Amino acid sequence: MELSTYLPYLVNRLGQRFVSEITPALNEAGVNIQSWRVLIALYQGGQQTVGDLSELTSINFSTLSRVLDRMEDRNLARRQRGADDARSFTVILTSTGKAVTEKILPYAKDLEVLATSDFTEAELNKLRELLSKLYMGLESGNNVKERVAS
Amino acid sequence: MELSTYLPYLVNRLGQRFVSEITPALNEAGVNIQSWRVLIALYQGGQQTVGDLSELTSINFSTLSRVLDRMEDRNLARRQRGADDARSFTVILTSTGKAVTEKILPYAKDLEVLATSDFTEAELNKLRELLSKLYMGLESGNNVKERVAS
DNA sequence: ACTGTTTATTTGCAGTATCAAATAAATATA
DNA sequence: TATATTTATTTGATACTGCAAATAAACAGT
Repeated sequence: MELSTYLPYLVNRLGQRFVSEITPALNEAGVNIQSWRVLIALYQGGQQTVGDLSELTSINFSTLSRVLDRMEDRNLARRQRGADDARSFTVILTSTGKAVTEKILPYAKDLEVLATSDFTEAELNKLRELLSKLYMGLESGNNVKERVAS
Repeated sequence: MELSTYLPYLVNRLGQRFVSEITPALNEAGVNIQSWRVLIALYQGGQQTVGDLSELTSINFSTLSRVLDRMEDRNLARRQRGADDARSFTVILTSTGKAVTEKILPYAKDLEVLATSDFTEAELNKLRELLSKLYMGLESGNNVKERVAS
């Protein structure tokens, strides 16, 4: 297997690089990468339950629970008991959270611009399409171990 | 900013999904994702220094140092003082490490096949090309905070 | 050879992640 | 309407990560 063409390798090293590129801007704003993911998810998707947020951000349930603790401590977001279903919590962006998000946003946008400066619009669209298609194709739960074994 | 077209988002959630798909197969073989990255890097790239390995696997220096400790404990790899430069260590795959790698390899290959089953060869090549181009474009060290600030 | 600087790697520490078990509310069933 | 089951989230235990400082060898200038 050739590492330099292996998709999981290509994707993960790029992901890590994105993270390390944005990290200094996040540190300056006093948030870490996970909190940042929650911030944009809320900023963009509006208030939502912990479960939906976990799905949207790809952050593991238990981890997210603790990320939210920290975010509440820093007054970036708050949890509110679900009105219709009291098992769930609705997570809501505070005005501080909104302000912090808007402070980071230019850096986040620039990261994408910087990365894709010599991409054509067509390439960029194709890339986004293929990444989404891959993600969708890999239904979670449908793991490889079972497939190969059978 | 639209999350569903934001490249760092698309890339990172896919990367996470790749990781969670392969994890059960790794657990069965008794290695974690980082050790697995080191294993394929060594299997495919041959023996190399800790620094090169960090570059190739995108694993942070300090983390890698400890990953290697664990791998030595489990007899998957060993470190050998550099012959020419005694500051560096050469990391070498043991025969156990090789065997474990070869046990996991089919799952790893299948993961890519599964993910790309409805991709044309042309799409797949384009995707690989674009991912590599993105990675190269994001020279590490050239971070966003400084760019936006200036 | 002697001192300062750079390069390769490890370690201390404080935070962060994940699995499995626990809680707690909703729903289904008898 | 009590009991069992499922669903949403949190917590405990333990392992893992990453920054910055420490070590340790090589190199450069004198």
